[in-house]
Amino acid sequence: MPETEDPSTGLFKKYLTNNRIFKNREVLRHSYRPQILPHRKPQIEEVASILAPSLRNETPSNILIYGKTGTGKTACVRYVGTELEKASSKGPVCRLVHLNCEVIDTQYRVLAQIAKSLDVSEELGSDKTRTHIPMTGWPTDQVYAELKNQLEATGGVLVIVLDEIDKLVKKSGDDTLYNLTRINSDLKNSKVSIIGISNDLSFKDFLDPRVLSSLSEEEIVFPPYNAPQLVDILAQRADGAFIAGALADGVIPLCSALAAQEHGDARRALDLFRISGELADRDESSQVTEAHVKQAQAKIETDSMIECIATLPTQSKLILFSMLILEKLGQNIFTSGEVSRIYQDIAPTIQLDVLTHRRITDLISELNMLGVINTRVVSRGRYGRTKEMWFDSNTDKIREVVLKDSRLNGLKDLDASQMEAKWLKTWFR
DNA sequence: CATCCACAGGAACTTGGGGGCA
DNA sequence: TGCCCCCAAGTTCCTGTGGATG
Repeated sequence: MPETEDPSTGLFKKYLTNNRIFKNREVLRHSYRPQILPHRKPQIEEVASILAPSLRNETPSNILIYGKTGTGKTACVRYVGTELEKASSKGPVCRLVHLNCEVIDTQYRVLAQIAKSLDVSEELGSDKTRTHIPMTGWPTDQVYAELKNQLEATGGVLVIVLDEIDKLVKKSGDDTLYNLTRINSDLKNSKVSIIGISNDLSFKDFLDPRVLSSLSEEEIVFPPYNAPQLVDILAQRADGAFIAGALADGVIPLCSALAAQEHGDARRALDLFRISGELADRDESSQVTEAHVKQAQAKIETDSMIECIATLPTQSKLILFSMLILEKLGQNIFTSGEVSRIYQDIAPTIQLDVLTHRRITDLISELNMLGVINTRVVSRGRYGRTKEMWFDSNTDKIREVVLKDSRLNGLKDLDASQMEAKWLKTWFR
């Protein structure tokens, strides 16, 4: 992304001067927060009205927020949060911590992170006596106690936003939530309220009923955007992002329609929009056209797939490679047993630890969740119950990316006839 | 209709690497 | 240094199961 290079080099000059598409590309990033969030007024008002008591130093109800990805949940909560902090600057202290539970996914880390954010915001007061909670090392209950101390010391109301709360529950159970919902009864001087954000309705099933009832005192649902609403969202940003006249007529509706098909994901719509623009820019065309949008759609799909595979652990890549071998041998659908056998055959040849079948099944499920492969459990009667899996995307591309891993280098020149000689006997049916 | 295959996938445990504290 | 924690990745052991087949 050549945006900050020295213009005197000349190499990048044309990117700077021939700027006939973008005015400001940042506007199209999903990290960009617009002043207005179209079609989300009711939700914003609702969140605001629930949080309002905190300005009178009362404990607001806990909130659970649902909605698919890209429906504006995080953006709305962040918006209300900043407004709230602004409004509280005169009255009692009232703050908001935002945690993404996909990254911060254990009880320890959640507690430590909350404490840390309190700490940082207190730095201006320059009291050096405060103890720092280390990233790891302490017993969890000590962190919990320290968090309580800090809360008591700062006072006021703290709103804890747990984004992607379902991830937290799935990975480390509901202990964290249980403790957090109970923390108020241990506090005298301060109050805590929790906002949980989830895109998975079913995570409630994993919760203790007591935790659930306390957590979901209020529930707000963010419906997916439909195509016309997405049009509004894109149109709103188009002004800031693109130079006038750089957009062909059909571009915004097409981006919206494509994203609306994918469960009304505004993030997806913006990506499409931005990448279409980038493609047009690179083409040196003077306008973004519908053709660019279609290209962008394809690019997003392969790019995210490649990115996803490239960042996989080596073991997972080797499992993928085993499937690729089966595919080269003419099979379109593989069972976990077949994949396992091939895997356990090649793993030693490239000095990799050989994982057990149990572990392989887990990695296979992971690959399925990432969308790299498809799986389904089938029963073949007398011939047992197994998991079938298959590719539905470009296997050459996958092969190429997998082989980029330096530790799989030795597999590069494994050709089809070798494979056949080696594994045909394994592959009987 | 019971059997039995070839696994799925849960639970508990181990290993090794992050760290704190006295 | 020794003993305590936390955590991810992996292993061991295990129970469960859909449906073709004898």
